Amino acid sequence: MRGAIRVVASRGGHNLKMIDVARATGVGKGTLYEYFPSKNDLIIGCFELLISRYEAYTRQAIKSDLRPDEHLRQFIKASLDFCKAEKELMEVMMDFLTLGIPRKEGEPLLPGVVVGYEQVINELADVMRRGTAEGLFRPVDPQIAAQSLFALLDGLYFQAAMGLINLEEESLPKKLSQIFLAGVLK
Amino acid sequence: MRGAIRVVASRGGHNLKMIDVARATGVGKGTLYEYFPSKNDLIIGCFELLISRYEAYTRQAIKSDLRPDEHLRQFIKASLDFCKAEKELMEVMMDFLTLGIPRKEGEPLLPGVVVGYEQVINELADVMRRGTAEGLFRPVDPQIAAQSLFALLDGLYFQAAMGLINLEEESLPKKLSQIFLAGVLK
Amino acid sequence: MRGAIRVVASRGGHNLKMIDVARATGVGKGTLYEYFPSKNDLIIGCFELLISRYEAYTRQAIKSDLRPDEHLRQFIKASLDFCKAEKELMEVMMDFLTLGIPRKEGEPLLPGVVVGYEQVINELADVMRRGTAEGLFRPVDPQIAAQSLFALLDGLYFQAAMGLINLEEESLPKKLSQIFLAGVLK
Amino acid sequence: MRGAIRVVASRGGHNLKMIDVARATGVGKGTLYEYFPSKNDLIIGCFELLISRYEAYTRQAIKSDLRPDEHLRQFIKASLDFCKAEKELMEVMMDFLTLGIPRKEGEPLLPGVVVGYEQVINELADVMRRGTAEGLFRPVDPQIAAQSLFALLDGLYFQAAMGLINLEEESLPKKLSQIFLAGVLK
DNA sequence: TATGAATGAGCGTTCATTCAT
DNA sequence: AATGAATGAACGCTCATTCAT
Repeated sequence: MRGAIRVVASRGGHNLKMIDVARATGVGKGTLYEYFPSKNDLIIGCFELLISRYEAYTRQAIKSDLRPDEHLRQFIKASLDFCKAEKELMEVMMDFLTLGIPRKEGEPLLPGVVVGYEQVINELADVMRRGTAEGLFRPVDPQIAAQSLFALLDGLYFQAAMGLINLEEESLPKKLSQIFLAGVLK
Repeated sequence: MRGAIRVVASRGGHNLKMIDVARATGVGKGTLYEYFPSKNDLIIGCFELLISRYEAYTRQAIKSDLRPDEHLRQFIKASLDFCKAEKELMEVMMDFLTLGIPRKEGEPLLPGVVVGYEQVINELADVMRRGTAEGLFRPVDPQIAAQSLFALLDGLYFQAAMGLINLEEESLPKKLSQIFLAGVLK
Repeated sequence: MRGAIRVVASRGGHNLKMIDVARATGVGKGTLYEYFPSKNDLIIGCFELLISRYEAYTRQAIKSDLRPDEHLRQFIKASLDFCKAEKELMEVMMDFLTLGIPRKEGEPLLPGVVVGYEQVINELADVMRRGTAEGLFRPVDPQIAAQSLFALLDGLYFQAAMGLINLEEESLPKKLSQIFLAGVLK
Repeated sequence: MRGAIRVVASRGGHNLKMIDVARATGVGKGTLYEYFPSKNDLIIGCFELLISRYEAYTRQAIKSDLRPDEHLRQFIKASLDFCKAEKELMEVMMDFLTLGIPRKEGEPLLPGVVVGYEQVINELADVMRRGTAEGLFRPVDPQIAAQSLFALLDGLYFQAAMGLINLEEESLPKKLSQIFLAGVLK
């Protein structure tokens, strides 16, 4: 899977050829099929690896029972840290996400994407709800706020993939937390 | 191109087949090649159509010389309105964006994506700078703030593509403006 | 299909490669797929060609309302004549027949084989019944007799495919008719 | 080889895969290659098993120095009995036979088929010759008669493979003997 | 100008065979 | 001796592209 991800990273998710994955992994083409019954399954495997690492990383990084605002700060920081820690994985995130979009015709290649998104967003929405309940947050729509935060990070991953921003910049977590928590207005 | 976009919308960017485009457009396969020398050129054409519409729409929708905060509000509203106006186009946005990611090997299929992003972000950064200069905004990093806003909208487009959010919801522009401008904290 | 049959004749039913068929037919590999959605369909098409020719030939060759014994003689003669007329087709008969055998697992590749056999045998059984009813034949089991006659011819086709007998020998129809009608005993 | 034959019986001669044979036999894939240098050799081995059993069975079942007509009756009976005794083997007979057909290009996979047929037919032809010499048989062509008898049985094996006839039916040997020896005509 | 039949390079996948254990 | 993970040649099939009409 590491080999596959390396290929996706260097050539893009379209253009993923089994022979390239085999070469990148240093095994024969047939050997891939010992571990993944098909190309789709390989892609799904890669994506699941990505997801599970992300979840493990953020779960471990965020202490439980934090004050909601601190939870959001740590979530932002953990997400950005994950990009540093798993740079190679993140480079291909966008490629996989596109494969998860449901289409009018045919099943999405990666149904797990939607499910994964829903989970993360739901957890964030709970934090938002706690924040407003505790009187700590303004009365924002918790669902929209949660989706906005995750969207913001997602959009930045994409900009990073395009080379428009450096997610490893030290000051970034703080700046983003400020913008999202306090807004830009005085 | 409308035909091509219809096909991408219904089957996904990978899976775009010339024969499907031809059928969706109601012309012969050979005829496509009269207008686009190759499949890549067709894709590029589609993307440029998307970009030019978006730019035309937002430019026309945002009055000039607005107060910075109002500019941001109108930008958010215009972007979301564009999704309503050109629903079909937006459904395929993510498919095209992924093709614009630069890779370690080979040119990106759609070099225009990066350029387009830079333009929009630069314009937003100018607005941010004006906002802070006028003492209207808190002293946020204007570049990061601009990128964040665009990232937020981008991420929401993606969530919309996955069916996780309805961009046509009436109250959405106002809620997003509030979150981005005033933050979630009290 | 003529090309496919030529290839089967020269290399055997196993060993049928699409590329060989394409070359034998003088067209490109892709062109075959314009006319047959898959290799299986090509094989089915060949077999149906074979069957329809055989049926057309024997039907046309056998006058209706013949005396049962004369009917059998003409059936034997027509079957053997068909081998002369469609030598190329007959060379591959056995290859196709094997594909029609039902297996414990999976559908037979050529379900039509069984159906075709049943039809021919049923018609012959009717002739046998008429023969015994008219007191012309000994009281043989009409079903078994019909199956025997067709089996005899089938077995000879196979021996011909192996080069053990020449089905074009002038005297063969008469000799076979004698053996089947009068037996070998005095 | 029993394992291989079981696989051929259940899936057909095409579709014979070494892995399936290994699993059916309960040994490893590599172990097969300890006993058969290649798949072809395995197939040849199976066929030779089939042939030797058949020869042993018929030879043992037919008493020597029988009257020619009685010899034929016993040959027919022995052949049909063999089908009962070695049902599994007979189910795959047709699959192997097809592999013995000589082709315009390349050697037949099972050259032994032709040789085996010639042997059996020659023995039967001798019987026929004796029958006519002794004035017991009508003056039939002994070669053709021998080939016809074996063809008849062969054709019936095939019909049995297709499920069109039950070779185990008690009365079958007698009915076939009658038809072949006395013909269908009164 | 418009077409779609024809093409063949290229890909995903299979499976006979090998060989280190 | 027995194994099965690894291999890659080879095949079925796809689809971007061409070109005669």
